[in-house]
Amino acid sequence: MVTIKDVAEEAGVSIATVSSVINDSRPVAQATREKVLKVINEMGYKTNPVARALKVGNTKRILYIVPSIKNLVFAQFINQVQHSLIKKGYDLILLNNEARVDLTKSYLSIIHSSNIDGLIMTQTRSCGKLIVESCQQKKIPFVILFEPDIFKEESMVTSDEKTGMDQAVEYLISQGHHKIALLKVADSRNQNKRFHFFKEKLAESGLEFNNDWLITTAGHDEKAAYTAVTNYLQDKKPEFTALIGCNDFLTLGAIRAFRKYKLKIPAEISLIGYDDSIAEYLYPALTTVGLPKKKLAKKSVEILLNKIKQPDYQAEQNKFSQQLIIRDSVANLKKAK
Amino acid sequence: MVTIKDVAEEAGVSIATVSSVINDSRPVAQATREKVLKVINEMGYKTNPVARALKVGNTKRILYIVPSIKNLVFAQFINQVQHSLIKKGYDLILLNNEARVDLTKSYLSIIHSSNIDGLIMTQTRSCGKLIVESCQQKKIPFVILFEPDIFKEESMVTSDEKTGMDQAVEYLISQGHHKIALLKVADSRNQNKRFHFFKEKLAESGLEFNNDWLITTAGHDEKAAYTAVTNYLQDKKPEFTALIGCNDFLTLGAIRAFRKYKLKIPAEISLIGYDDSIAEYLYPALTTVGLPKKKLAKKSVEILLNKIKQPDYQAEQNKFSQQLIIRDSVANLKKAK
DNA sequence: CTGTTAGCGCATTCAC
DNA sequence: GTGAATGCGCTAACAG
Repeated sequence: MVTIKDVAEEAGVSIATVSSVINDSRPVAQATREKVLKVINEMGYKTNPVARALKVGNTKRILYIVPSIKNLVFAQFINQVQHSLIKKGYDLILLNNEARVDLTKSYLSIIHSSNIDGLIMTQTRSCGKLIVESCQQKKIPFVILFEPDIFKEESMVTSDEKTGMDQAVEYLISQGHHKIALLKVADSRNQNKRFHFFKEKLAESGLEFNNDWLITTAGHDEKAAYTAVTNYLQDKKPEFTALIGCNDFLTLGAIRAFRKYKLKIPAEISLIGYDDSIAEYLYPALTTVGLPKKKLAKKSVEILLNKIKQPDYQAEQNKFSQQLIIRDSVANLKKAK
Repeated sequence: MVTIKDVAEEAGVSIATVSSVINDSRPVAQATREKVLKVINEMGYKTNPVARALKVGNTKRILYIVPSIKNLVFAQFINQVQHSLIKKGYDLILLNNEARVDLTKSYLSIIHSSNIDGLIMTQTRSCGKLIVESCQQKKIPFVILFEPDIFKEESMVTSDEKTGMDQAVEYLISQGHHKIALLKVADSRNQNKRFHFFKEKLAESGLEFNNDWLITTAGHDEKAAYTAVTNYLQDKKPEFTALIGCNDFLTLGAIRAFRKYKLKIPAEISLIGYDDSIAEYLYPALTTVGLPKKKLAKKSVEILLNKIKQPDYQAEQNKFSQQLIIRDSVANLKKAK
C-alpha cells in the first residue's frame, strides 16, 4: 500500500504539503501542487479512509436499517438512499432486521460501535423505538425515513397519507364506486392512519362507512391477506365494489382470494394498492398509491448530513405527497351501465 | 466516547491489559480480567472499529456490488449475502452500479480506497471485467457470485445451468410440449449458456430446435421482452406451445405480449421463467427455474473470508444445482386431449 | 508558502 | 502477568 509518506518522499516535500493539496486545506504553490499531484497519480495513491476517519472522527458511512428486503418497496428505498448517499460521498451500510425485535437488539452493538456517522431507519414501531432510543442515548445522528410519526421531536421524512387516500377514494368515486372496502394490517400504525383518512374522506364525500367492509390481516404479506380475505368471503358475499389494500402485497393476496371465489377483477371487484412496489407486475396491472421514494430518500439524506455537520441541528420534519398511479385494476362502473 | 484509556484508568490497569482481556491475546489474571470486564460493562465501552482497523489492517466490511436492485433477484441475493456476512461479524456495504460501465469506473475508487476487506460481485460481463481487473491489480480479495465464468482462474460461485434447463425441458415434455421456444437477452453470456443447454437438451430428447423459435431482446427487463415478443407476433403466429424466458421479467414481458395478441396463458402458450424473483406474484403464478440463492450467498462469503485470511488461498469454484419450481403457467397438453 | 509534530484509539513488542 | 512505548496513516495546530 502506498501511503502519504511515500508520496511525500517521492515528491520531495513533507507529508503536510501532500495532505494540503489533497484536502485543499491551505494554499500550496502551483508548482508544488502540480508536482505532488503528478506523483500521486503515478504512484496510484489513494488516501486511506480508515486513517482519515480515525483522525477526523467521521467514517463517511451511513447505516440504513430496513425491516425487510423481500418486499420490493424497501429495495426501492435502499436504491434511492444509496444513490443519494453516494452523490454526497457516503457509503451505505445495509442492515436488515426482518422487523424482529430480537434481531434488532443483537444488531444494536453494530450501531453503537462508532463506525458510522449516522443512521437512517425505515422501521416498524417496536423496532424503531428500540433504535431511536439507542441513538438518542449514544447521540448518533439519525433520521426516520417513512415511519409513522412516533417520535414527534425527531427528524423524520414521511409521505402525506391524506393526499394519497384522497386521490384513491376520489378516483374510485369518479369511476362510479360507492361501496368501498379497506384491507389493512391489524396493528400497523401507518395503516391505521390510512384507515383514518379513508373514513374521513368517505364522510367528506357523503359516503357511508360500513364497518363490515374493513378487513384486517395478521401480517404484511400476501399470504396473510389471502387468508383474511378468504375467511371473509367464506361468510358472505362482498357487497362492496372496490377494495383498497394498504400495500401492494396485501392487495395481491386479496386478488387471489377473489379469484378463488370466481370474482372477476376488475369487473366485479375493483382494486387499489399502496406503495407501487409490485403493482406494475400484477395482473391486472394494479392501480396504486405511489410513494415519493426518491424525494423521501433524498430529503432524509440531506437532513441526516446536516445533523452530522451540526449536532445542534434542529429536528426537521418533511412530508411529501403521494400520487395515485392509474393502471388497470379499477373498472369504470358508469361506462359499464 | 469512552476509550480504552478511560477503561484502563477506571480499572487501575494499563491499556495493554484491557486490550489483552478484550482480544484474549495473552494470559490475564482472573481477578484482573473480571475487574476489567466489570468496568467495560459499567462504562459501556465498545472498541472503536476504526482505530482497530487502522492498527490491524482489516475493516470487517465487505463490499457487495450488484448490477441492479430493481430486479428482485438481486434484492434476494443482497439479503442472503448480508445474512451470511453478519453471522461472521462482517458488515455489508452495498453498491449498485446499474450495470453501467461509466458508473462502475467512477466507483472503482471506492473499491480501491482500502476501506474494505474484500468484495463480492454479481455483475455483467463488461462491468465485471473492470472490477475483476481492478481487484487483481490492487490485490483485493474478491469472489464472483453468480456470474458467467469469465475468469476461469478466479474464485466464483455459480449455479449449474444444465440442471435447471434439463428440468425445465423435461417438465415441458412431460406435459406434452414438443415445440418449445426460448426468449433471451441478445448478448448475455449467462443466457447464452442457458440457450446452449436448451439446444443440447432438445437434441437429447429427440426434439428439433427451430431457429425461428429463438426470440432475443435488447435488454433484461420486461419492456424489452414485450417489445421483442410483440414484434415477433406481428409477423407470425407462434407455432410453439411453450416458451422459456431466461428470467422472470423477460417472461412477464412475453406474457403481456401474448395477452395483447389474445393468446390464452397457459392454455395456448405455456411459460417457464428463470430466477424465481417475481414469478410467484405473476398471474398465472409462474413456473420457474429457481436459483439456490442462499447456498450461493453462503458459499461465496465462506470463500471470500478464507481468501481474506489466507492471501494465497487457492481459487475455488463451486456450482449449485438449480431447481424447477412448478406453479401454474404450464398447461398439460396430454390431459387436455 | 511549507515543514515539524502531536495525537486520533488501538494492538503489540519489548521490557520487567 | 503486567506496563511503557511504538506506530498504523492521516490531519491540523504550531512554527517558521
